Amino acid sequence: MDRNSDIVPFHETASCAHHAKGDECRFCNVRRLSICAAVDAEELSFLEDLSGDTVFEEKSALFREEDEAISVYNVTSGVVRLVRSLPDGRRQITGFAMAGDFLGLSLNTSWSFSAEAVTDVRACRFKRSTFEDFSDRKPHLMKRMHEFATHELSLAQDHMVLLGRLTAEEKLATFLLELKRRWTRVEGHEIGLIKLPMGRQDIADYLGLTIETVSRTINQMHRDRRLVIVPDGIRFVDPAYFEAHALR
Amino acid sequence: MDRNSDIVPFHETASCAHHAKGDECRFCNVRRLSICAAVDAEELSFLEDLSGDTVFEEKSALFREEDEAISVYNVTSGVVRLVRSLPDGRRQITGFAMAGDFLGLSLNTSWSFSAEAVTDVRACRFKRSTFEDFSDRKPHLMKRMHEFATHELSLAQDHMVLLGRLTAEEKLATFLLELKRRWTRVEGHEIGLIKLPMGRQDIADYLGLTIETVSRTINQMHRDRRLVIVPDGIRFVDPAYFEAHALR
DNA sequence: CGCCATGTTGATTTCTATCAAATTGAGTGG
DNA sequence: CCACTCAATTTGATAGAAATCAACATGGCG
Repeated sequence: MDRNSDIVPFHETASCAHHAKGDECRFCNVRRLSICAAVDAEELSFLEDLSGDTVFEEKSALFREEDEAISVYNVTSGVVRLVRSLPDGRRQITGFAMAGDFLGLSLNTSWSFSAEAVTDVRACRFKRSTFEDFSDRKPHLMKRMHEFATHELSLAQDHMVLLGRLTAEEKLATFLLELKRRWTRVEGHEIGLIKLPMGRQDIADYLGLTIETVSRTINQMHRDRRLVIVPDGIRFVDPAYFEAHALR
Repeated sequence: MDRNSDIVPFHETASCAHHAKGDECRFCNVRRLSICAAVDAEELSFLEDLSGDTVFEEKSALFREEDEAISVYNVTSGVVRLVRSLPDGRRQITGFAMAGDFLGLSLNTSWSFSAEAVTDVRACRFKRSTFEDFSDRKPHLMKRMHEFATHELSLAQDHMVLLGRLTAEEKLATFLLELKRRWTRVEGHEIGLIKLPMGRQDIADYLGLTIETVSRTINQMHRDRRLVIVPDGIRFVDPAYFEAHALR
């Protein structure tokens, strides 16, 4: 499978290593979660030829706001933060992309946000224009993308409620519960440990808070015996508390 | 055109009067702005048969969060607020729909927000399931809907930045400038008066503020000679101020 | 072992929310 | 036409949640 992985254009080596072309789709661990679930066996082999597995190391950027969108990506492992920045340095993280999430749904030639690897990330890459041509010829794939887009839109609306109307405590409760649900979905079964690969600053920028408020609120929850803090994450002690304080 | 407008099922008379079926699309004043711009002449006559013009009076609901989505709508005039509510009464307005905007992009059978007429509203109504069948058979219409959805998504991300990271002053400056742009688009030419059909409470719920803060901030801008307050709206006195303080 | 990034904790400030009255103004009926 | 009403808005005083400013602790890693 790695027959090409040692022949990589120089400019990609730093943060992004090219892996083997194709023949992976049929074994893809995130197909059930991703856009590709809409694609049948015959189309899949065609998609394989279009795709290339890529790796981004922690803290590297998949792309930046100002970049032209040459490629689109299907995340297969790891966590990516989606960031909008203001000229004075203020940041808003609009979401975290995980296994199964697609970056480039709009098929626009320009990104309107940056994507940065929170952990080491693997993603299936397609040339944007080629993928667009393919989806133009496959109405059910376009429909699946549209379903993904409108689902994202619904999540975005949830997040507007959170940002505009919830307290710091409610924001954290909602965030942790949502993260638990997403890990459960990715893992395919209930999980006990809620991994928190993103730092406090990322959580703050996602919730519209400061790092200090995030830290204080989580530690208050700990003192109140709502959760325990473990290496790399947290564990719910009082799940009902989170259900009661979270948005939906 | 109003051949049916006096024969209306009782339950619709209160807030929503049924108007004539079809034969309006070709003269539609918002076609250039709407989904329907993707539809050719032949398809248009078919769409006409599917559509019905509806009227909603000020303060009435087009639909509520908990309703099943029987219909989808293309707004042709007036302003609609899109609302998410929390059990305790807190509200977040996620957007305002105006001429050319489509409600029901997701084609889901359930709404995830309420739509309420801020002014008297006219909208072109389609049966959801019929519209879905139609769009399933018209890939370029589906693509247009997808473009609308991803554009909305981008606006939603803008709004997250506003809610999470802007000050009250910046929120208002952004809102007023954005409103100016939208009226300009709807009217088809530059406008001087920025109409504010929505009340202070709606503005507050859109910007994640209280009514008092909205009032104080606008009046401060007035005292600072940034704008003048006129009946039904405002007028910029210092446009550069708004450009400088608004998000993008 | 010590360095530096990351996270925690404490003191204080500030912005916006909240609470509480006025004021305005559109609509109504005498 | 004018007084009256009620909702919407403005204005003022105060409170409070989160931000800011400032150390200090932790812990992974060369």
